Amino acid sequence: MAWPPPLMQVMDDLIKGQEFATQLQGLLRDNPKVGLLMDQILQRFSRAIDAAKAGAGEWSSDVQSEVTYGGSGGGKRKSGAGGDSSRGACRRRTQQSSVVTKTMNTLDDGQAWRKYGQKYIHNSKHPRAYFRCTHKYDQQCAAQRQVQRCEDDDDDKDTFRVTYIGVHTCRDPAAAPVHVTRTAGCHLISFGPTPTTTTSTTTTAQVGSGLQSLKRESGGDQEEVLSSSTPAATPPAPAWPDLGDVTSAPHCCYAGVDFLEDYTQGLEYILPFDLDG
DNA sequence: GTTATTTGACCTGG
DNA sequence: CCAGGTCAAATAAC
Repeated sequence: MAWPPPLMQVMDDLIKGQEFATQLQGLLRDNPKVGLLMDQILQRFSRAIDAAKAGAGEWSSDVQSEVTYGGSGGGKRKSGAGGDSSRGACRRRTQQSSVVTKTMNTLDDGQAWRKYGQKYIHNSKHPRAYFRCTHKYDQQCAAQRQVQRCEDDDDDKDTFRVTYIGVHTCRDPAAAPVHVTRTAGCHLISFGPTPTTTTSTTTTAQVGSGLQSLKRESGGDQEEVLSSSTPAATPPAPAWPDLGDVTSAPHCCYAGVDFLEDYTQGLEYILPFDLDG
């Protein structure tokens, strides 16, 4: 895999951070609260590394060609109104964005998804549910995911094959306010609030009747550590912080900003390069 | 009233 | 033509 130099630095730091967090987890395992927090931190690192890897693949093949895909046209149409030329960009995914498949027993991945379709797939017992990022339109986030129950699971043990397509280029304003400050030669991006005060209110779309209730209890899946918080009333969405060129900066975009987002919950990360390019 | 989900139709690539 | 992916009207939930 061809790793762009900035990504090598990011990967190195991610892996180092994961190692340090693992060591810290060993030292603090007596405190269950801290243990839970460490689990979440480790899981975030794992996801960040996955996202960075996915971004690297995207980098080497087709950089950011997916971000502005779709958006208009298409859709349900009764006979007679068709034939517009704006349909030139096909709706079907063409495998140009990063695709990551995970097996999980929860669908709560901390991201805000909105279900837009469900389909029974040939030779599959269970339907496949299609989700897009809630911020697809307001923040042009191209992230999608597909969820399908594993063929061999039973009612007692829900496991799902989740395919993530593309990376999040959005920030959930309610979940992760972002502050960007400049230090000498680099930007300090901090995502807050801190885990001790935050109440994760990320709304995770639930798959409806077709997939039945998707369990959120009992962690232990391969990728997820569940948030212990229970979503209450939708929090007032604060004004979206002016991110400046952070989300559009090429250095951030090569892997989307999914791996940066995984530094939420109080983690801070100093980018070793200038976002202004 | 607003937002999210459901679901059948529509569309495209193979 | 078929299977998979997406849209958007209808409906449900809040």
